[in-house]
Amino acid sequence: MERYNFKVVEEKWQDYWTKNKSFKSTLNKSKKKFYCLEMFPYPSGKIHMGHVRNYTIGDVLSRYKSMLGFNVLHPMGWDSFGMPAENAAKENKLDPKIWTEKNISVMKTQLKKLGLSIDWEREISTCSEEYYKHQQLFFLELYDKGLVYKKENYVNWDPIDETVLANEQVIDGKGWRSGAVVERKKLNQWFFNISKFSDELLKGLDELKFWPNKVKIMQKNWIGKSFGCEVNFKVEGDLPIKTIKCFTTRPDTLFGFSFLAVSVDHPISEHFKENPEFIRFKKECSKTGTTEESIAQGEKIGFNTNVMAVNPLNEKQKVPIYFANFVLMDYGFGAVFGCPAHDQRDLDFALKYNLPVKTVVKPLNEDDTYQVKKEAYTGIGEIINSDFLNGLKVPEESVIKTIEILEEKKLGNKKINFRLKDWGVSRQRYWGCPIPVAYNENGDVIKIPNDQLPVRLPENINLKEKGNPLDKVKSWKHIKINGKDCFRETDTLDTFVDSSWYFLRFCSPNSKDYGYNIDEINYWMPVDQYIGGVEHAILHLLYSRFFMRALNYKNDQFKITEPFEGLFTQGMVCHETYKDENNNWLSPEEVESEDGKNFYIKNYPDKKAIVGSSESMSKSKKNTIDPEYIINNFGADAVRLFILSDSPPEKDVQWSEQGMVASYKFMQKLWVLHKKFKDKIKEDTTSEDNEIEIFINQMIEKINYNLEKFHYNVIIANLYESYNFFTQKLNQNISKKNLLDSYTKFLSIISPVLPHFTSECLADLKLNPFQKWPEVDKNLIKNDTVEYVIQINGKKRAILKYMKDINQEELMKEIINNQETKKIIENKKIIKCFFVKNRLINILI
RNA sequence: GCCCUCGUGGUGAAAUUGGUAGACACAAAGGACUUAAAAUCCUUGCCCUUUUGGGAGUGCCAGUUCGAGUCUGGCCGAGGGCACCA
Repeated sequence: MERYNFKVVEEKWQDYWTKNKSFKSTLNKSKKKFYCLEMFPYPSGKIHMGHVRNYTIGDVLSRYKSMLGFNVLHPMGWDSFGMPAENAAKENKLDPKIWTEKNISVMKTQLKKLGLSIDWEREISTCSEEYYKHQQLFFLELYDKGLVYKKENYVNWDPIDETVLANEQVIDGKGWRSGAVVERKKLNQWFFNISKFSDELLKGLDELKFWPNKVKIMQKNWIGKSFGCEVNFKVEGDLPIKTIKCFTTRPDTLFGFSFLAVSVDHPISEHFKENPEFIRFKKECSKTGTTEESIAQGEKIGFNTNVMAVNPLNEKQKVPIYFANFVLMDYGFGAVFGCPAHDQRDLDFALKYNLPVKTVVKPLNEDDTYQVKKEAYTGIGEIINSDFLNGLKVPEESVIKTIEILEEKKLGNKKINFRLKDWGVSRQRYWGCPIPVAYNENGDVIKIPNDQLPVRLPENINLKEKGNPLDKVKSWKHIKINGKDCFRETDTLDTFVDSSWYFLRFCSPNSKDYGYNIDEINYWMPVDQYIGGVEHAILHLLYSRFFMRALNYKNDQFKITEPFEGLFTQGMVCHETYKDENNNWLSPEEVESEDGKNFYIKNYPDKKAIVGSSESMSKSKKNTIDPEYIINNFGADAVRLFILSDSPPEKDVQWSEQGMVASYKFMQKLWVLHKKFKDKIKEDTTSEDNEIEIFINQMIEKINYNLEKFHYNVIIANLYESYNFFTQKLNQNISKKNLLDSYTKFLSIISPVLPHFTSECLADLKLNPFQKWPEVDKNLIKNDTVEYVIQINGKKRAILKYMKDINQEELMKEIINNQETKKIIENKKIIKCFFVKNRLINILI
């Protein structure tokens, strides 16, 4: 028997698809569109298993939708600006552009080997001038709309990468890439006014019906809307500042006021800047803000100003004002009123500095003598010890009533506050999109005029030196605008800007004058199904949602607000980890085992290798498997089969060598089955048996369901199930009638997973390799007989095949007459029966 | 600390509205074929019983229901997100 030669077959069909431009998509308003997009890769060098999984999932969906008759857009591109290119340039003296382009070429070849149904004519790369020149126009448009501004601000400074990080890029006080402890630094930075859309971004989440709840909740928490009010506190003493404004969600606890805490950056700090003790305290705070230990401990420290604040609801009460490390300048007004009894953080602080703790809310089951001791009470209850607020129900009336009182007395106003801060987009890097502005002698911002756009990155520059590379290229930096000397902005844009609109560019990749063509995006957008890792739940997905609103703002033609109609977050690919006895990571190729239990270093049976937990594949843990090696040895179809088979796509999957081999063997078995089918179709047999037809129609129905629900692992099980059925059935005397038709349908429904294999089989049968998605023949699967489950007292006792749609009496008659079942209820008194039509009967005896 | 998700055989997992738990696969054990091995195929898979058959069983404890992996409450465990957000 001829073996299935995946190398020849896969290459043949990949060539065929390329030559015939099989996946080219064109705008066709008479057809319903389907935009399927996977998160585009960063060209780091080679593709990894995560890409294989991500793009296989997308490819199955694209091919399925295309067979259903949709006009499918399935593009691919490169998120090609970013730090690794610059690091490679530093370490290996490679030009970032050349390094990046080389990687793209390698990875493109690798992706093609997977047999993806991608329209490569739409390929884009964010580091190309053709891409970033449009981004510069967007930047200037947003500037004109007032959505971009510059301000001096404290930023997260990464001392290793020497760049600014967005809040989202700081993880546990460390830079997300370098791992360096982040410092606070004051810099003049460009910002996108994302907070302007806080409420819209929050409300928009409700419209996203096809997003995972998990992601929506994460974004909701990130935006962090809270309802409360601003309260003005009078300040007593000699300071020129006479009031301090606070934001609070609990104005109802104002009578429990015991101190006022402000940030060390609060305007009031101006009047302490010469106080040496305050200087020392401020220094202490800047340290605790970022180090991991302090965050873990959460120690609260304060500096007493010896200035007093007045309780607006009780003019007689005066409390001390402290500078405190836990108050953030960029939330609320950089000041909080402290009510220790009903806020754990305030209580910690009060206990440390011996400040009074006055209970003003009691739980419903306590009386008025209830007192808070070491644990703040934040639950529901009733207001006490609060003069005219006493008796209010917490929280349903107390907050609103107190705000009304404050507004009436002109002491405060209702306010909604958001946690979401504006997006700082300046990066002190070379390999990014240049910000298209310059400054004149006075430092005023001058937009680069149209005829001097785009601002191109200078080439052949020295990246060895520390600091901002563009700042050192004098010939590039100094320019003339309208005859006047200016110098360029030397920061580049955060690469998350690049990926905030690339999905628009895919719709009109050749639009020369502008980033998109309005006709084309209005046809293709929104992305119907976006697929990628959950690690982008906040950053990329929130920025993209913002960017669409920013383009939409003051632009009647631009209709899009939500870029991604459907979102699917796939899990990671994991593998066991190995270490030698000295705790050094070992790669899977470096270890060997004979029994699958005891591992040792290859060729050194006395050197033990320790098997660690299975973790997501990463270079640092050396537990990666190279997709190219696997594709070359087992074939793309077998890899696609395996990567989908073991776990549901949203969960992590365990890479298993054995599983991979099994998938490969299965491909061979499928080929044998194909030959059997081919022979059988030629044979002249007669039999009225139509089981194959029935089976395949039931299978189409199952696969339809599983495809729509993303249960791709179950589809693979369905495939195995079909194989098992067919191998049995083909050994029997079966009807030739409709055999070819059934087999064609079978090949069609597995073709999204195994496109090379099925194309080959269809061609072998002289059939069109591009089949339509088969429809279910309802008449065929309309079975006359049904398996009824016979339960006694809720326990399964028998299964009875009988006519469909019968009623309870008929079924009971059958049970009594049936050899097998009659003994179950013989001589028993039947109390009650529960009958579910065509399903089961539960007899209580 | 707050929020979210998930706990099913030796393993990865199926189970569409509450209605046959463990589909499908991996691993294991036994067997067939073979001079032998590899490959392939078959059988088994918790407890009791020689078999027929019966029993327990979806993290634990309760509840709702004729019937719960699925719904409700509490507990335990694992993973993820946020981190002084006033």
